[in-house]
Amino acid sequence: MDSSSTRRQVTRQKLYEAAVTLIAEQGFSSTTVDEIAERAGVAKGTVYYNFKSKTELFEELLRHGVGLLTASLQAAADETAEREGTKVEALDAMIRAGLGFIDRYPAFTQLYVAELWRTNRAWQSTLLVVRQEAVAVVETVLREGVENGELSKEIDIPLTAAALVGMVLVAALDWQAFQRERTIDDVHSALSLLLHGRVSGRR
Amino acid sequence: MDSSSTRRQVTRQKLYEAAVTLIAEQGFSSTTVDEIAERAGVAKGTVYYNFKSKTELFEELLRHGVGLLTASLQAAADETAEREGTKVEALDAMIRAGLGFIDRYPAFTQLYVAELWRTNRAWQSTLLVVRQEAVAVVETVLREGVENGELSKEIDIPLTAAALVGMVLVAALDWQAFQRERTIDDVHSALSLLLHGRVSGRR
DNA sequence: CTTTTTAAACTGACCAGTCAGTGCAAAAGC
DNA sequence: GCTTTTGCACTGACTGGTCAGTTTAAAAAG
Repeated sequence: MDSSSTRRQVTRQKLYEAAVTLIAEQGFSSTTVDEIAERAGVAKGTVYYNFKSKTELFEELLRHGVGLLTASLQAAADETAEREGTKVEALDAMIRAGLGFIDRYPAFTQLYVAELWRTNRAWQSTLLVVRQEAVAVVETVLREGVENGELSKEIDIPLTAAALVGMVLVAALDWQAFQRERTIDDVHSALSLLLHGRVSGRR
Repeated sequence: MDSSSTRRQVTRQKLYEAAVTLIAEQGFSSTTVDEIAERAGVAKGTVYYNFKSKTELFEELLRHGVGLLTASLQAAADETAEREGTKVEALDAMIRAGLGFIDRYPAFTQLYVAELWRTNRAWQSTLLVVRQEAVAVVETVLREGVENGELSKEIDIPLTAAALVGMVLVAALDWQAFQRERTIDDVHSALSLLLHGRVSGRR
């Protein structure tokens, strides 16, 4: 998901990649450190040389991944703004960016959704922070849209942002898990239709 | 979530209730059978007297819970049909029913979402079946809406159904986890607005 | 010569699943 | 009536395996 050049960075990256797929498939607790090390092709001791604990490895993985998502949403919003597109176009571009992210890192998304709403877990506070960063990008676009009159004043910004993010996340995971034959464009247009409110009747 | 009268039914019910909250908080693997037994107020042996294994207890819990959700969605659709409401009204009623369910059984919802998209897990096939039952209820309403011209022919029924279910699930979990101060009506109207396509401009 | 990685053995806590046995109510036997 | 038997529901100590994390001495890497 990234690359740097020191030896240590390379090892950490290999560990992230190994951990993300294993944990997405099996969950955190049933993934063993031995498995992660083996899949990454390093010795177990190396895991503990690079991370304080299994939990810390996982927390850094979360930060790393959500950072990438946030950056890609932000980039989509910025590009739209640059070429002076509307806010609805920006939302549309963000939906596409979100889908692209999930397509590239399905395992990470899976694991994120599985952990997000759990309470009482060691990494809850980490998650809360990174989630807010991602949702905030959407909230900002919604807010700007309401301000310039493009979006309805009726909308509840935090709730709508959460619903939109959720819609994309869930539709994409469903696509990956149960409807593999559809293309990313199928999914994008289904969601876009919902966003533009063209589900009911009018065409 | 249900009640019957034989001693055994009562015990199983207690085990379901204990398991659902513990697993929602901690995940399946890090919840121990000892914990479940203790919270239910029975001995560990009783768990194994009533269920073949920890996994089987969990699978029956999933079936049980999704059964309740499906029934409640179906009831909402039926009621709307009885008083000859539109399909959009039916979807609206189903959103409300879904929110009501999540409000009543937040732990179950949490656990369902966390497990749904994992692959390679023992209970995958069980989940696939119960998920399909729930989504099918929404698909039917969408299909009928398209047939009677009330909904756009453009919509992709399976994708839209999945997106709608996801939107409700995620918005509701977010509400429970991060925006407790909102009422169920706030959430309902935010989602309803999206459904009716009144997010962009026109009011 | 300092940092990072390796390989392998080890420890101790923890946990799923087992099993011999208990309590109890309703039938069977007398 | 009363006592013996049967079978269901439950109990909790115990076992065998698993796994996070440690330790160590030595080898790569830079």
